[in-house]
Amino acid sequence: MIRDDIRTILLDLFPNEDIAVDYVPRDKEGDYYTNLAFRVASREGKDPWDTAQRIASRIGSPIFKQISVYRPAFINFTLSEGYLYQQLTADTTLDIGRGRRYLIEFVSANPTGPINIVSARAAAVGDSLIRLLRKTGYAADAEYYVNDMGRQTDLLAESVYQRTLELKGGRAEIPEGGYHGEYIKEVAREVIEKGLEDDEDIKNYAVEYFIRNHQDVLRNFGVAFDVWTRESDIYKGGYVERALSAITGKGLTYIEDGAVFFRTTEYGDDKDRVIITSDKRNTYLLPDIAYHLNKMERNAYDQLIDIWGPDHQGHIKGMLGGMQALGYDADTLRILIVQEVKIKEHGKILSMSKRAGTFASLSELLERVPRDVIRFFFLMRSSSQHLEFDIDLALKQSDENPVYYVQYAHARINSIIERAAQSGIEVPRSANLSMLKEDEELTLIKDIIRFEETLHDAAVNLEPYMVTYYMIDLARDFHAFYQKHRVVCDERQLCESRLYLIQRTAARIKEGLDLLGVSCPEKM
RNA sequence: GCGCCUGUAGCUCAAUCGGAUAGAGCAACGGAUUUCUAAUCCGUAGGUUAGGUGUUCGAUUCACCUCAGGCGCGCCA
Repeated sequence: MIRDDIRTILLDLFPNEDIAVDYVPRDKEGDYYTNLAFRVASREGKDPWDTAQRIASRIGSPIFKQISVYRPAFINFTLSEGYLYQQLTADTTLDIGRGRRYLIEFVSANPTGPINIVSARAAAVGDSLIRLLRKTGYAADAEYYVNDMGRQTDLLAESVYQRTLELKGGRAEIPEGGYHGEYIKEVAREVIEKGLEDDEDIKNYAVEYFIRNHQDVLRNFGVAFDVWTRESDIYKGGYVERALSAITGKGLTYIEDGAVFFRTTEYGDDKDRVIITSDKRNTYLLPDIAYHLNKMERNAYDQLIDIWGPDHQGHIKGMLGGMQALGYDADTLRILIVQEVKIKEHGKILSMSKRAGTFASLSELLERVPRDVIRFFFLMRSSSQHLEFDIDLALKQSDENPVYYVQYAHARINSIIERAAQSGIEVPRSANLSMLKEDEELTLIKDIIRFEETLHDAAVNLEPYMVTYYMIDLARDFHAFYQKHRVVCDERQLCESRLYLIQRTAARIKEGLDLLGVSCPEKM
C-alpha cells in the first residue's frame, strides 16, 4: 500500500513517531499528506511551520514527484508518474488476516416468522464482511444460529394450533405474546394437511417450516452460510451444563426470589442477569453463552463476531461477561449492532408493523426491489447508523440510482473494449503507460491503486460501506475520464495504454461489486 | 428515572488515531451530445457540524452539561 510505503519512508527519519498518512483533499495539491510535523514540533516545542520545512527537505525518494509544505504544517506528497505506472501494473494480493480464523454469526432470526428488514440488512452486511475478510487473507466462516427450542417456539406452536382451530371453523385464541401474523395461517393450513395433532409434532413442523423459509429467502438474497447451528444441539452436546458450571464455579451466581442470577455486573453490566428463572427455565443468555463456548471449542477461532439488531444492545455486556466467565478475553468476541432500517415511499416513512402489510419482511422487499439494489443500498451506510431505504429511488433505473451508476461504468468499459476489438485493437497484457498524462487518467490510476487501502480500512473497521463509497468514487472518475478522452483513437500506443487502464478499472469494479454481493453486468 | 445509539447543506449521508477552507449524492438552477452506451459529464448555489462549557498548536471527532429523536430496562428472544 502506498500509505505504508510513505509511512516507512517517514519512520526511517523518525523511528518512534506516531505518523498519520492520509489523502489530501481533492482541491489541494498533492496525493497524500502527513501530520508528522505537528507531532515533532509539539514534542520539541518548536514552530510547526519551520519544523515541516525542515522535515520536508530531508525526505528524498523516487516515489515522489513533489513534496510541499502547507500551512499550518502539512507536508504533502505528490506521487511520481513512474511510481504510479509501476503500482498500477503490479499484481499484489492483500494479506491482512494472515490466515487468522474469524467466525461471523449473523441474522440468526428466530424460526417463528419471516426474516424482517433489520435482519435483511444484517444479512447484507454480514455476507459482505465474510467476502471482504476472505479477500484480505482471513479464514472467515459464516454462521447462523437457530433458536429451535424454548418459550418462543412454544408460543409459535400454540399460535399455529389456535389457527388450525380457526381454519376448522372454531375460534383462535392466540396466547399472550404469541404470533398474530397472517403467515401463521399458512403454516396452520399445512399442519392440517399433514394431519398433525400432537403439540410436539406441530412445533417441530412449524420450526422446520421457518428454517426452510429462512434458508430459501437468504439463498435468493445471495447470502450463504457455512454452518447452521441449532440451540437444541448445544443442549445435546452438554454445553449448557458446562457453561453453567463454569459460571457457578467462579462464584458468579446467586439465587434471589428463586431465580439464578449471573453476576454480570462483575464485567461492567449495569445489572445482574437472570439465567435460570424461578420456574426452572433457562433464559436465552445461558444457552447463548454455551453456544459461544461451542464456537470456540469447535475451531479455536481467533475472533468471534456477532451481528445483532438494535433491540439487543442491552445484552452486550451480559454476553461479554459470559465470554470472560468462560475464561476468554472480552475482546475475543466483538458484537456489532446493525441499526434499524426505515422504509420510505412517496416521501413517507412506512410503518413496519406486520399488520399494516407493508415491508415487514425480506421476501416482500425482494418481490418489489431488485436484489442488487437492496444489497447496495444496505451497504451504503455505516452499519452502526440508522438507514433510510427510499423505495422510489431504489426503483429508479436512472442516474439517480447509484447502483446503476456503478454498474453502468462497467458496462461502458466493456462496450469500449468490444469496440476496440472490432477495430483490431486488443487490450495489451502489459502496456507502456507513459502516454497516460492527463489529469483524468492519473486520477483513475490513483483510484485503482487505492483499492487496497480501502479494503484494508473496510476489513479492519468491519465496515463494508467503505467499499461502496469507493465504488461510487471510482465510477465517477471513470465517467469523467470517458467524457473527456477517447479510448479508441488513431494513436495506437495511446489507445492501448488507455485500454489497459480501463480494463484495470473494470476489474476493480467487478472485484468491488463482488464484495458487495452485487452483480456486474457486461451490458445495460 | 437509568443505560446504549443518534443529531452535519432543503433531503439522504461521508469525513480513518484529534488535522487543511467540513465533502458527496439527490432535489434546485445554468450549461455540454456530428464522437467508444446521455443509466453520462461540467458549472452555480446551499453550513453557527442541535446548543453551551472545557481540554490544545488544532475539535464534527475527546470530556462535562442542556435540548431533541430512537432502542432497551432483571426470571421474553
